[in-house]
Amino acid sequence: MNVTVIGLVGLRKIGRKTWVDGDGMKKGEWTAEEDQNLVAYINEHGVSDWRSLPKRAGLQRCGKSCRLRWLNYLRPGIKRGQFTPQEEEKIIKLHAVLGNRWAAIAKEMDNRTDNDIKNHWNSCLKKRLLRKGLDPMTHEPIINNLTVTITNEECGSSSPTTSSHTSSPSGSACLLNKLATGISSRQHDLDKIKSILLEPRIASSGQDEKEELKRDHKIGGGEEEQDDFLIWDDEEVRRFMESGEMEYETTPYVSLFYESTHVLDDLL
DNA sequence: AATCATGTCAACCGCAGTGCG
DNA sequence: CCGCACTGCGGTTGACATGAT
Repeated sequence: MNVTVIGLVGLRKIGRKTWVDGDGMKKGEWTAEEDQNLVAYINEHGVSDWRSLPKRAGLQRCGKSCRLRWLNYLRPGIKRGQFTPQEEEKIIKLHAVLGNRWAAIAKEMDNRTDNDIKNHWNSCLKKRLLRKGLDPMTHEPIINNLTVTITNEECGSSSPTTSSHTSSPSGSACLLNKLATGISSRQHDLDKIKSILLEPRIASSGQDEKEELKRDHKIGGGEEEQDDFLIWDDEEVRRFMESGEMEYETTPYVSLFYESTHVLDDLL
């Protein structure tokens, strides 16, 4: 917090949560009397020129503070208190389309302030989405295994292998195998993932959303089925890098990864 | 009963957009 | 075109409340 301390006066606490800054402006919690003054002034003169308003209204506050107090608290018709499930659902849907544009979301809601919606999102709805395995920003399922730190030790021992090769794969092979594992562990079809890669911020429809939630609940439940896929060793990776060709039918997930790299190349 | 963790809420700050001279 | 003032927005903070251990 930016508070200028001037001599002995400096940061003078008024009450528990109110203080005066270096410019002599009161900060922090508003008193009932201040609220009354502000409301009375605005009711009589309307809202104009927030900068000079505090002086005219007899308030020891900055214009910004008055504006915020009016818009978020004193303005008539503001709906306060608990959000209904319907409101929460609407916020989530609007957020999927608008992102963190709280003012825009607030305009679509029934007399809720942007601050109120933002607070509720950050304290409650965001965590709810995370618990469901959804990225709060994209509203898409989080594919955890795609965010991996590869080490050779990690690679050499942990992965169950269907390959007949005995040597440990290198980092490159490891990376491909990890990515393939990550993709295969989710039960998305190819088109779905392609659409995410191509249009990552497009909101899903209500029905899709429900399907996603159902599916994620199932996956999050621990009964995750692992599709079979081939573990690649260095030799296979080398052949792949040289040829640039895929055997699509036998390694669909790695093929998907391969296609994805082209999509990303295009995007970059 | 005490302590810690988490949630809620109001208010602040910094920055970007806009209008005007 | 530039600089300034003002407004609005989004991110963050911090006090308090509540629940869990």
